[in-house]
Amino acid sequence: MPEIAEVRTVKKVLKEKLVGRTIINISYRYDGIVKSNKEEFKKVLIGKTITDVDNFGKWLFIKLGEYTILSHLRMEGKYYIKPTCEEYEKHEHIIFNLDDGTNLRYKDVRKFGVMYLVKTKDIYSTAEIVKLGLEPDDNKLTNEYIYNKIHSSNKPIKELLLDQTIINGFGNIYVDEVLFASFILPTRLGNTISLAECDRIKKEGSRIIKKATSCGGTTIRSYTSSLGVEGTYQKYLKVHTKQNQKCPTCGELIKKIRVGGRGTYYCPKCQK
DNA sequence: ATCTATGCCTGGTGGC
DNA sequence: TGCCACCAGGCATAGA
Repeated sequence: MPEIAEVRTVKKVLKEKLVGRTIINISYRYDGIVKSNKEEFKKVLIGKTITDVDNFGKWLFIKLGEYTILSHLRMEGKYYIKPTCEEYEKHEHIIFNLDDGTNLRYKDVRKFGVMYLVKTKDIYSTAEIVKLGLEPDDNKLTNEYIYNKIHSSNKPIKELLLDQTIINGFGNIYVDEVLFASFILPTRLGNTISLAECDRIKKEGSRIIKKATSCGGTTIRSYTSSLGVEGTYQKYLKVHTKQNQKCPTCGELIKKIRVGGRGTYYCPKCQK
């Protein structure tokens, strides 16, 4: 499941490989991913040259001058660059033919991902983007910012950190890791979290996302390789996917519970 | 306003 | 081996 560290890795590789390439054709093998008008999406983008690739949280921006593709990978979305002649794999839904004889292919086994066509100048005012909070390692993210967003909530802190309108970019893996590093139980309600604890969330969140990004993200379960990039942060995971294994700090067995409908891993001794 | 349930999806897994 | 119910979960939306 791509979170901000994985999306940044995808952005970096796409930017290196795609800037300067012109789209000469687009074909749909399954078109449900494109949520804007599907014919307009093709008509506008064919003939355009990719000028930049960026991201904000988990959203990718593939910029083509005046227009931008907003792309969210959700659970299993991946991009591949392959020669045009290579046979299609199952679940490769959208094929962008490029002017150098390659394809940009969007693959998504579960079809949860979405793409929108927007004007580049409107990116940050679109409904999907305008509501998002600060990224975990944004310099403007302070303990007061987090505290103000959560101190009157009676939702578990795990759910609050997954809320992209509060902090933009955490997913299930990194929230478990941040809460472990911050010594906070995932079930604690927002209104019980102190300003000092918000400071730990901010510092550990920033540290973990920076480290994970530098590792190219985490490769577990469905989030495997994309664009030939294998993330290596999984070797630094302390609790996520570690149920019944010893806590690396105290030796207690890691527990798995469900919080807000999501599999949640924590150390019952280290986290209070 | 706020909470809960459901839908979107397919592949992997465990039980029989 | 096959069949099947169930689970994985980011996010939007409908309903309570």
